Amino acid sequence: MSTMETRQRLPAAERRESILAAASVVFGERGYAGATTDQIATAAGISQAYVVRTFGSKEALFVEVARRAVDRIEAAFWAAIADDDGRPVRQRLGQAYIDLVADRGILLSLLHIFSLGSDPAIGPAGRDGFMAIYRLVRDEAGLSPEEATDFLAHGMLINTVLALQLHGSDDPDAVELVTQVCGGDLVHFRALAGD
Amino acid sequence: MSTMETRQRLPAAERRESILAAASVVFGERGYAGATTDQIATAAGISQAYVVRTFGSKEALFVEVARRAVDRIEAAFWAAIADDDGRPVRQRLGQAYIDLVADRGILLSLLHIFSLGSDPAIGPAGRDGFMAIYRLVRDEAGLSPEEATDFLAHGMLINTVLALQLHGSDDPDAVELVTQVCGGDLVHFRALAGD
DNA sequence: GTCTATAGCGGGATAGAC
DNA sequence: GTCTATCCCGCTATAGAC
Repeated sequence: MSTMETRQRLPAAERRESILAAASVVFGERGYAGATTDQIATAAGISQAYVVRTFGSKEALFVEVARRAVDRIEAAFWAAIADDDGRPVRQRLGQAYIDLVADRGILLSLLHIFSLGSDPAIGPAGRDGFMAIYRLVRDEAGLSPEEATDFLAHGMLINTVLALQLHGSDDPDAVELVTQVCGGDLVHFRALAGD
Repeated sequence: MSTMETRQRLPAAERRESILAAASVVFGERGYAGATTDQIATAAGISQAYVVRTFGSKEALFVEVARRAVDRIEAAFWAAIADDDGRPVRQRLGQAYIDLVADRGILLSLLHIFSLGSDPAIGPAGRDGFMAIYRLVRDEAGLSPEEATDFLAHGMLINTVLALQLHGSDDPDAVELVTQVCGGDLVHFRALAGD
């Protein structure tokens, strides 16, 4: 008997997507350097060589994962701006952000991009993405520079709290902090974060 | 002629310190997985084998570096609270934080700790350290829960901006953002960050 | 489109001399 | 206390079959 079950033959575009989804999770869990193309391949259910062949290199794959994470933030913010349900823009943006980074793959991809600011390939991409989002909330959502900065700051605290998994702590101070961070909607927050 | 100059023979304690200092920089730049013991050795001016021998393993060395980074924040905040120079506590704390994370090793050690929140060994340590700092600024510095949260949020944005090296960008929007983040004292900020 | 096999390099850790 | 040499593993990337 063959050691490998029969694999599904997929169109290139779909295969790319499935690899990107797996890579987002694995890069999120282990970081860029810590992740291996073999782990990503296993998560995607294909061979290691095929992962590399599809994207050319591990670095190119990471850059693509990072680019998509930023794209999803931009798209979510555009939607939040357009979808005026009566709440202030800032609240809509905050909600959209929390919904997005509740996906641990996206959340941790972002943190790894930040920490790779010195990398010649990844650094510039990270800076461009971050500034694009700053401009988005300032110019398109119409926040003042001060408000935009404040909004980003709270977003970065959300990242930290979620990454540290403080939302799963029973420490009363942690509960207080998490409640502050997510604007009181703790139940919603915990549900999204997968507890 | 020998290819290696004569090395200084140091007491074990001093050598440990010099390795820890070098490791903080290198782990900061490349992350835990991305850093090599050889890079750390070169930065410390000793051989790769000696780095490993001194700490037993690369992982043990990283844990020690991370532990020290958290300790330094707590110490700096205690000092900022005690040293009342007339400015509001929050401003003293903010200044102390910027001074500290201008050291890229400390800054990135923190980011790596955050992103390792799921790690069974490092996760709990990270949560404890973060909550200890929340309590410190709330109970000892006397900030309200809201103020404390806001303070931490801006700290996390400082982390991000510094990690991404936005303070080195000529993009006018980046300059605007950095100026917001560091309260207008751009020159000081750039100097600290090593530009 | 997808695999197996393997080349080739780089890294952590160990042994042992000085 | 510190080095050199080296083992051995794991990883990325390539070659080539199906």
